[in-house]
Amino acid sequence: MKNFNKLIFHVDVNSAYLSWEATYRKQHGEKADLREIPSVVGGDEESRHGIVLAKSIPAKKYKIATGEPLFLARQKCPELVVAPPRYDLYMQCSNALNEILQQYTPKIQRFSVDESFLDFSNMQHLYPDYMKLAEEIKDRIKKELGFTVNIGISSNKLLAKVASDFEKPDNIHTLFPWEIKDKMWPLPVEDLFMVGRATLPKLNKLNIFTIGDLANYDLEILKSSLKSHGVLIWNYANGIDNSEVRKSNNIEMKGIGNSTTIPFDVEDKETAHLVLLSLAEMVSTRLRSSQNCCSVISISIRSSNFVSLSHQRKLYCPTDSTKKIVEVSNKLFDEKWNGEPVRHMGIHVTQLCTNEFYQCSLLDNGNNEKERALDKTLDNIRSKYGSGAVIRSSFLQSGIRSMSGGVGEEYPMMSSLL
DNA sequence: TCTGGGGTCCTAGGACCC
DNA sequence: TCTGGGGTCCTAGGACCC
Repeated sequence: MKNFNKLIFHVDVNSAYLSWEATYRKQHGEKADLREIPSVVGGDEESRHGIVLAKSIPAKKYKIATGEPLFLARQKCPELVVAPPRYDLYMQCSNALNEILQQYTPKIQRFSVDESFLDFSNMQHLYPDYMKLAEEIKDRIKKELGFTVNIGISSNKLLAKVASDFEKPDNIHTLFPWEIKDKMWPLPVEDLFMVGRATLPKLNKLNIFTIGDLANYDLEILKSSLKSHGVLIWNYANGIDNSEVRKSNNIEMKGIGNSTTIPFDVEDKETAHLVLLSLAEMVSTRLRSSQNCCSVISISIRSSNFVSLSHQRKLYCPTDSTKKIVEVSNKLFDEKWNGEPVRHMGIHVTQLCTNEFYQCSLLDNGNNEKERALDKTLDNIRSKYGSGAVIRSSFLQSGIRSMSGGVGEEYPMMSSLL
């Protein structure tokens, strides 16, 4: 018997958004199964959100890719079925999945809405046969929730994640260190976690095409051309990853942001400010509900010809006030905007600190108490009666939503950090 | 009929200080 | 008549993830 002291599962829902929609439709009496026909979940083209968010396996056979424009997908497959996204449904499914997983170990990291790491290290006494355990989990999810998952098994998170990506759907794969050479090294290098669009051509230039090529490449050369990222992916290619399964609620937020593609190009400052107001309402509400203040406010702008820029400012005094965030955002926009039509805008707040010991700034004229009371009152009304219960009159007839960004309920932590 | 939205981390240059 | 160098903070942009 090999050494199974470290044992990590990676549970990955197959085509999550699409599976969840398909499951919902079946449970509500629909005959056809979206998973068995070319279909995608996609945004609304009318409001310029028209990209593929998830695809069925039959759609994949038409070379339809996640992130590509819907009109392109339809060109590849004219009979493509497109379902709109429903984030509240996804959150329900994700929570239901999590409830099942939690019955097997408390050491769970929800890596995204549809992926979790489970740590079964040193639990042989409870689960002597990891394969049986994985089968039980997988089959219970299918039976009780109606959708399928892949489970990847290994001795660290990276390898477990790579393993769960092997043949889909409804499968269990192992990728232990002694299997790396056979199972992982022949794969194209872009299949490796953290090798993305920009890194791939750089690696190809170095004559690296498979994960094995990368694993056996001279680390010093890699370091000099890709810096720390080169070291990271070299380690990954060799199956080296010492990251812990971190309990998700122990991970502190580094920043909060919302952004939106506006249904039309914005060409005047007043409209731009209105969009910023609607974003600031969302960001500041989330900031307060996380019981934080922020010290840095930044805005981002994407022009109609897809040029992006950002501008940020550090505050003298941390804030969670809607009014303050709006004021600073507007100023940042005015300082940076060159008059080009604007397609997309965002507000992000960072350098968070607890709002527990909130200190009024001496420079702020003492309006703070009133503002905080107003913000709090609006938060309460909106959480009770919905975000549209109280809106600013400036949004009426504007064609701009009173609160922009957000996907309904809060999603679990997502990160490119294992 | 064009290209979403939520995150985290890294790098590089300039300002500023000693 | 000189023009080093280390450290930190701030800012903008880019890389990656789902």
